[in-house]
Amino acid sequence: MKLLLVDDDALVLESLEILLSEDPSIVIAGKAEQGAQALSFLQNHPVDMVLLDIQMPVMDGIETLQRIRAEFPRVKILMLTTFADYRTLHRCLESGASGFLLKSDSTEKQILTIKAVHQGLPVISEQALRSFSEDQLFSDLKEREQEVLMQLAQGLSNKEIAIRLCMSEGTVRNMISVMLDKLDLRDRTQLAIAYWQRKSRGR
Amino acid sequence: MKLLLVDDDALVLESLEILLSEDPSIVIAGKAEQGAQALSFLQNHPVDMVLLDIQMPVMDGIETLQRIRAEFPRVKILMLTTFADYRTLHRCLESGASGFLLKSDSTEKQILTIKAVHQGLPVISEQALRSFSEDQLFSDLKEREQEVLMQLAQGLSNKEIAIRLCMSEGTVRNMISVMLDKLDLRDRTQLAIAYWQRKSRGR
DNA sequence: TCTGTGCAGTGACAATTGTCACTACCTCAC
DNA sequence: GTGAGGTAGTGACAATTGTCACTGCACAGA
Repeated sequence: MKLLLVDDDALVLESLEILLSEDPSIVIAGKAEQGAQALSFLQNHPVDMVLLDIQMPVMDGIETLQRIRAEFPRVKILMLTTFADYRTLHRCLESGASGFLLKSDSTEKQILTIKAVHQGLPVISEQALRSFSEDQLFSDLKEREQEVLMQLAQGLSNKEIAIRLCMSEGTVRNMISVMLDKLDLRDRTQLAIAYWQRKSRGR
Repeated sequence: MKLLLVDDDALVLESLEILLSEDPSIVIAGKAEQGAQALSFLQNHPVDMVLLDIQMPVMDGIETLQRIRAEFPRVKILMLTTFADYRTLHRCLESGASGFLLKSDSTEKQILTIKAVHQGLPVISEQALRSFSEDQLFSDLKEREQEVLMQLAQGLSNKEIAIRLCMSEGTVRNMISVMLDKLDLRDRTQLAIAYWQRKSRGR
């Protein structure tokens, strides 16, 4: 099965190539750092599936997705992302994506997903599915929790947040714990990442 | 001293207002969530200084900065940011910003900065100054370190990173420690934030 | 060969973080 | 008034994280 990898980050491309080449049935036919590059590659090479990063400068993942779908309707497209939010997920499916690959999934899971999609199954990992409702959840956070989140996303420690918002450190910890639970994340770093990813798209 | 706060995040606006109103000499004359709003506010109200978030949708901080400078050259403008990178810093100074306020600075320091700028001193906090060279530093990271950074920025734990990159957990810890030192950050969360902020601008 | 330098690793440690059970207080509805 | 539900807090705990000193190894240059 021939794959084309598209991600603006060369390091991601490399590490994906290494990880995926563990499986003998997967062949990395090519790599591209931009949507335009991906399109021109497809014009000259046969490819079964494209792994397409959603967040790219110039032509973003969704636009690239639409163009590929228009020109090469046979090629299956797996969107590559870290945390998918509802809107993005929705737009990708609408535009004809065959599934989602989370960068934080294990290699085995990623390979499984690729194979399943190759066989025609549309695959959205549980995590991605869960994050379907993440958007509501983000706004589901209480106001006080959002304030904590904001400070956390500036890189402050629990103690610093507590001082800033005039509450005890224990409460800050509890609140973060609650948020992690609501958003199905594991630690403050993932929370900060989710916050900035959300912000960098727009809303 | 009359201030206008501009940030697309209403929560940031509120908390800034609360924190800054600690000081009796500071009066929050108004708040705006968009550059355009800020401009129209300035047309109708006298203001000494504008605190302007760099990252905003629609009209970004730098464009807003330029327009305000053009129309209201007397008004001092303090750019509001989390981590400034070299390019942004440079563009802001070039466009006539009077200084930088880091969201992660303590309230006392923020107030001090505001007062200093009001008195005509251009102020760039040490942290911002240090990050002047941060850009080179980011690329100064060894390749192996960048790989670790990438995984960290996906929200993986040390153990998971170790497994992915085939190295010991201790080494991952050491490498992160070295990166934190190089970039003058404190913990993995700040590192992840820096990564995504960099990414969300473009390069 | 010896030396120095850089990289990967180990083990110990202290601090921070995340979880959990349980308390105290407030307020709204009944 | 009483109880239910929400919010803030405490204390204990286990796990994770960050730091540091030190080892082992490879490799380049004198």
